[in-house]
Amino acid sequence: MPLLTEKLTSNQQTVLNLLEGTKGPLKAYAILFDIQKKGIKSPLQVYRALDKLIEIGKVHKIESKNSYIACSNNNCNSQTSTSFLICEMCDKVTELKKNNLSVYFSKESEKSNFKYTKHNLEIFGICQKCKKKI
Amino acid sequence: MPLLTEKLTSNQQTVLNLLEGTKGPLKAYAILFDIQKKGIKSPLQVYRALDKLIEIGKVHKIESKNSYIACSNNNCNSQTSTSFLICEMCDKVTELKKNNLSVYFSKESEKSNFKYTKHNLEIFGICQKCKKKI
DNA sequence: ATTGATATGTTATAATATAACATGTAATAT
DNA sequence: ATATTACATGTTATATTATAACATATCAAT
Repeated sequence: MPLLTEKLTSNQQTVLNLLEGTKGPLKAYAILFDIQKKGIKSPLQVYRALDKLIEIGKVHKIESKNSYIACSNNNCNSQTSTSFLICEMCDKVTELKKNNLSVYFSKESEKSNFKYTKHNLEIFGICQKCKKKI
Repeated sequence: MPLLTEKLTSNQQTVLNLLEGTKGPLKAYAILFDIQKKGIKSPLQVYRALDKLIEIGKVHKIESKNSYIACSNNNCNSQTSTSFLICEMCDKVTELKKNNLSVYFSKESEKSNFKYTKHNLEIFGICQKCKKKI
């Protein structure tokens, strides 16, 4: 069964809908708060949905912010490497589109005799919009 | 006053000594446990010391593990970008030595009109030692 | 010596995440 | 069609990670 067609459960879909309808990253308890009207009552329900969504690549965790964001790479299913630009002024988060970073990191890793499997990259700086304000 | 000569306070030195004497990363409450004999009694004392040590570049946080590790780049003082190799089998963490990653990320960022200031990179895979076991 | 900045000690609490277990659901193998 | 299997759910409790608030102490620079 290809992951691409995997059907989401109700809780998973509810969490994904919220994240996809939100520009930036959300924290787990913010998600919980927002979907309580849909009958989700406990943190665990949120975390379990997030775990699954992350596993299939629909959602990514921003580690430095303990936050979760919908994948914006359309076909990033089941991919677990992530690369983000994070604005230090406005907190805007942009996912870098699939690029050659994995290849580059693979090569860098080999220099240390390390077999690359995946990565998390968080780049901090100033976004285009905020640059103009300075 | 150059950061290089900044003198650490007692708590800061105690935490740094422990981290420098430990191979891998430690969690905050593990640090607390290990230095209670030195008179440090509360999480906050640990977190405050860590904050300072991170600020001056002597310690880095491994975001994906909520853990802290002494900087192994001798002269990484006041540098806040970090790059790690993390073994998925044995949890060994290796800090990548100062290399050209910042330059590379700076260029990648510019493609999105984003002004790079620093980064966190965590590469997951299999270390040399563990590769042999497979 | 006084000031100002920073660090400390302490208690309490906030924020993030998982354990454990009973129950439910839906696909599939017999 | 039902027994089996795997996974998801609901729920309560609790573990883990981190910060707030505030009184006191230290120490360097004027």
